[in-house]
Amino acid sequence: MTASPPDDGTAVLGELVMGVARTLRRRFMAALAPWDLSPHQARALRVVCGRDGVRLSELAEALRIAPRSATEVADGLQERGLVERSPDPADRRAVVLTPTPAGRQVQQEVDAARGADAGELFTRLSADDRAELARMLRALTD
Amino acid sequence: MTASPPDDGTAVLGELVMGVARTLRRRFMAALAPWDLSPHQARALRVVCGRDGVRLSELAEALRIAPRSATEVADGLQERGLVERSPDPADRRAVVLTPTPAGRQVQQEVDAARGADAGELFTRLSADDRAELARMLRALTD
DNA sequence: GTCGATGGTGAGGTTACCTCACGGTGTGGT
DNA sequence: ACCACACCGTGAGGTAACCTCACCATCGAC
Repeated sequence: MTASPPDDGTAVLGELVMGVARTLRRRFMAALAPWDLSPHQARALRVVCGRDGVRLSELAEALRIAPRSATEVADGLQERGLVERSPDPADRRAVVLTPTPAGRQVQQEVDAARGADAGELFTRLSADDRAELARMLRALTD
Repeated sequence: MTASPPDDGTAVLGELVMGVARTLRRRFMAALAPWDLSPHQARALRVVCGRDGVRLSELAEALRIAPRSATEVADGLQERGLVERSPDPADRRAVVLTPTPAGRQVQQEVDAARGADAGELFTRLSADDRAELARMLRALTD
């Protein structure tokens, strides 16, 4: 099984990636606090704002959760007045989620905050390094 | 607020890191399946095997969870016969966790599996790239 | 010794998932 | 036209992994 010799590097790289991801996650959650949104809710809001009129099943797939769970995420966003449920005109079984004006604005603000935060972290690297990093990470993205 | 102009790069980098982390996480969980361990349990086992005689409070700190929750993680590992609780000779309030032989072996196997898996992913990059990547990620680690 | 701080744990709650079952709705076969 | 069947969202109920709070045993300082 890839009984590679010393082969240093690869094992540590995994840890490093996970570490940076954790840092990002923590910072992201902190940046999210003012809106009282869970990371999943923020992600869902983003999906809804991204392509207008998202069915719950689509949302579930985008979030990689069971359809039943998407209902709950949608409930949370609806309670906060960020999205609206409306019947799909094309299929009366389905429900489409659309962002309210407030939802759209929150999404924009959250996105800006996230961007600013990521910027703050990644500016530790030079612009060249950032480009290199992006290239390598893209190569690793399945 | 940081109305940075085009400012390309930084925002995308966050997503990329999170994406690669998710890939790693998924692969890691898959590699872990044969032992029926949760990621947290694997992490805990690693901590216990790392430095012999770990107190539960130390474990909690290493795992960044509440002390109470460390008890449960330890319970899980003990049920599977991977660690043992014994009284700390130096402090009779404390409990130290030590790996059983089985625990030590499982940890070794899991580590090997994880290493092989990470290797498989990261060998998409050249050795030079891997070194560069490690350097940059280290710079980002708080 | 006494007393405040500390280590682990029982009790009970929260959150975010899950599966299963159900009613309303589209769809293809005959 | 009909009917069996697949599919949509959701109610009901369960689970895993966290949490806080309260408790007892023990430690360390005075």
